[in-house]
Amino acid sequence: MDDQSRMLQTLAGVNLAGHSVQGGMALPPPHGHEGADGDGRKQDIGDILHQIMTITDQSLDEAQAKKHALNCHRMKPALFSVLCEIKEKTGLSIRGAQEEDPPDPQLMRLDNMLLAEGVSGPEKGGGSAAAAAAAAASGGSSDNSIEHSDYRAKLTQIRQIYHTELEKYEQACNEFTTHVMNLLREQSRTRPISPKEIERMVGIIHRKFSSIQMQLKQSTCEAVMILRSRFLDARRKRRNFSKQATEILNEYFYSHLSNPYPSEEAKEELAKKCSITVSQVSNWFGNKRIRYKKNIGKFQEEANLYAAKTAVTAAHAVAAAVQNNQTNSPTTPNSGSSGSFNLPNSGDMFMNMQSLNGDSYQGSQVGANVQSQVDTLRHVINQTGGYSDALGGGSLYSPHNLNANGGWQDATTPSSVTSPTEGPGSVHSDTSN
DNA sequence: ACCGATGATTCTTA
DNA sequence: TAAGAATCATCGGT
Repeated sequence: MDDQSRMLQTLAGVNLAGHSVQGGMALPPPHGHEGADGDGRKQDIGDILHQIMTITDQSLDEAQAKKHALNCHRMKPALFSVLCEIKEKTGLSIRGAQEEDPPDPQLMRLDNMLLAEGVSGPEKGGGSAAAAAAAAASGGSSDNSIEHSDYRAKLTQIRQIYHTELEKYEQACNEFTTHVMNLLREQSRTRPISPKEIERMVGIIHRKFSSIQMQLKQSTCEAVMILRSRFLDARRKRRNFSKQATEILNEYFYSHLSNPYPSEEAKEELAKKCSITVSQVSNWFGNKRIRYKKNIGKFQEEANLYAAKTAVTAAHAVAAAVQNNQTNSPTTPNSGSSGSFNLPNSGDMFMNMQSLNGDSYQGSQVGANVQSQVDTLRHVINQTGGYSDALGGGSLYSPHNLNANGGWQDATTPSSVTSPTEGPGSVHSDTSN
């Protein structure tokens, strides 16, 4: 519409001002119509223009008739060629403005996200991959498969809606584009429309539709995010570890009370035994250490329980070992795997412990299993709870150096055996949530 | 519904 | 960077 009126104005400019149009563009006169009868021709053009200008005031039938008459008018080709030239020249600015087509970063972000979430990717792989990733992130426990299938179902639902809507948009876009192109082709009979112009129009349409698509993508992303946070937030779907797993972890913890920091290997082994991840083991030990330290009294009973349990196991093992090998020396280094919390093959450990209690075990290497037993039995002996030791530096465990505080932190600093830096008052900030 | 227990996360610290 | 500390959010028993 704009183009049309502008062209009409331009055309009027050609006619009324003689040889110039707006913008200072010099245009050639209509082909071969300059001459003696120039005034008559001008009159003709004036008539035509007048008819064009007043065409909107007429009825449709009248206008159709006038249109037909104009189309058949002898001046029509000449005017048309003028219009073509004008269009050709103004087309330069259109072409210049058309050249901006950078990929929208936001759209790319949304596309990547949808792809990563398995919404816009290939039909099957995406969704299950995302669900698998979610399963891995959540620790992979077996009892949440129902929730995962639920999650998958919802994701599939979102995916379907997304694709349906996308298809609808694309269809609408194509239909509209076709329609506009037909319209322009139709119009190109009466006014000059270059293919470039049609192309540009199509580009505009596509841009408009892609902005709508972006909104669709955005809301899909939001939906997926909400779904994720609802289903996959680890805190929401926290499950207590199995009783067996807790037992295994506690056994390790209380049998390594002087240094409850399992190595990576030990963590891996514990994770395997408990069917949890290594990071879950780390979390567990982190929580356990801090909670134990903050309220030793509360854990005393538990500690005794596990200590007794382990001691009984050890005693049985010792009995068996003594029977089998009467000459076993207390100073024999433990051949058990370091860092392992295996309790079974600790036959000589109990004897080591007894030696320790008798203060006759200076400077020898204490294996991890030995240490386990020491810790365990210490708990059986000292039911009061707190103690402190310095085994890490090669010092001996001394049952007499008890510390009401409790805390293995001091174990790593031999100097603190008798004087813990941490007062009892600093221990009870937690108590509860 | 309440409340303690507990697994996970986040921030701080050494 | 790992451990400590605080906190969150859910579980599970009552």
